[in-house]
Amino acid sequence: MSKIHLETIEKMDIKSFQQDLISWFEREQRNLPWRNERDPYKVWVSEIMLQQTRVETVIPYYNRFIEQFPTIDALAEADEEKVLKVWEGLGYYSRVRNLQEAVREVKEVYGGKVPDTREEIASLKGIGPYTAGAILSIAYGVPEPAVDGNVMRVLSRILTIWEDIARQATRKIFEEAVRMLISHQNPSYFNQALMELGAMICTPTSPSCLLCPVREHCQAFHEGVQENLPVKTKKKKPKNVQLAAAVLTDQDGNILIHKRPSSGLLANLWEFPNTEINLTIKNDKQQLSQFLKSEYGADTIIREPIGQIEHVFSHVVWNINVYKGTILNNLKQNNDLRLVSPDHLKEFAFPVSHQKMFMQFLESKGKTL
DNA sequence: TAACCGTGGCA
DNA sequence: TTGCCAAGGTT
Repeated sequence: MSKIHLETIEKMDIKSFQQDLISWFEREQRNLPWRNERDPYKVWVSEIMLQQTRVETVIPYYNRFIEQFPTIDALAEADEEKVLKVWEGLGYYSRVRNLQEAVREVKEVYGGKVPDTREEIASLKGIGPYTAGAILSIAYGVPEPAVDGNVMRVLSRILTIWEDIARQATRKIFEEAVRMLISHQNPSYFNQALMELGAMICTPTSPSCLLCPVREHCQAFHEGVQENLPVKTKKKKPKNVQLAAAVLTDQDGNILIHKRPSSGLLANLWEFPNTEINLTIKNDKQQLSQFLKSEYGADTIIREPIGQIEHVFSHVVWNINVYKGTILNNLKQNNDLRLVSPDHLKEFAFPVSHQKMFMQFLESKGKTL
């Protein structure tokens, strides 16, 4: 870490800072489901769910997930299909596929006990530097840094660190700072308190400095520059992709669904058949019909459009034209291609955009009846 | 290093 | 409406 930050820390009363921070956390912390016990598995599940995801969003997912898979054994033995179904709508689906793979490794390699060293725990799928530190400190009381976006924002202000927190390498600077600041008496509360402070007081815009328990220790507050920190470069716009999709029924009223590949966007989720549209040709129905024939061997009639859907991801935006249609021939089903009754669809995990497609399909049926 | 990987809420 | 975000990890 640079000399400037070191000098700022050396001027701090670290014991006083720890006490002000931790006593505030003991007083003001939110009562969250995963704070009721220190089961390393439950801490683990909560930390994976909370990656890039708001607390209020996670709470119901966490409760359902622990109810369905209360132990490492339960998750290790579950079908991936059922695991994805519980995760449906939470996003970043590789998180839960990695979690299940890692839980199986804990069973086989570590006798079912979550390891308690950074090296071992960080070697598990889906556990990076932040999550390793979070599990170690919260579940095992090990004084390891757990540097997330909150911690970088809070400490960038307290220590006036002007490094770009969008850069991956910057995290190491904050980890060094935490190693110098962390309470060895209560590493769990120290780390959680930094994050809680970031979530409740030291917010990205308009931080509530007058309510802050550690404002006396905050260099940015003293200089009046808290609104200028942290430094974070902008990310670029996602690109647009035009798709055409179809909710297709056969003569028995069954609906055609397809399982996405096991890597990449929305891996292993189910979808209604769809293809990217070449805008220079701009005949949706014809391109869709040709795709269905070549990809699935399906002879189809694409009928009227039933809606349009925009699906915004981090790096791409799907603009989907949705049609209804009919399958004319007998299709050979396999692991990735299934004809299922409408009532059966709820057992498959779909991305949000495809859930909306089925809603549009039901609405279009209501109109024609 | 930067791109990839979801979703919903909010200013 | 648009951009930005929210307890990151993998490639």
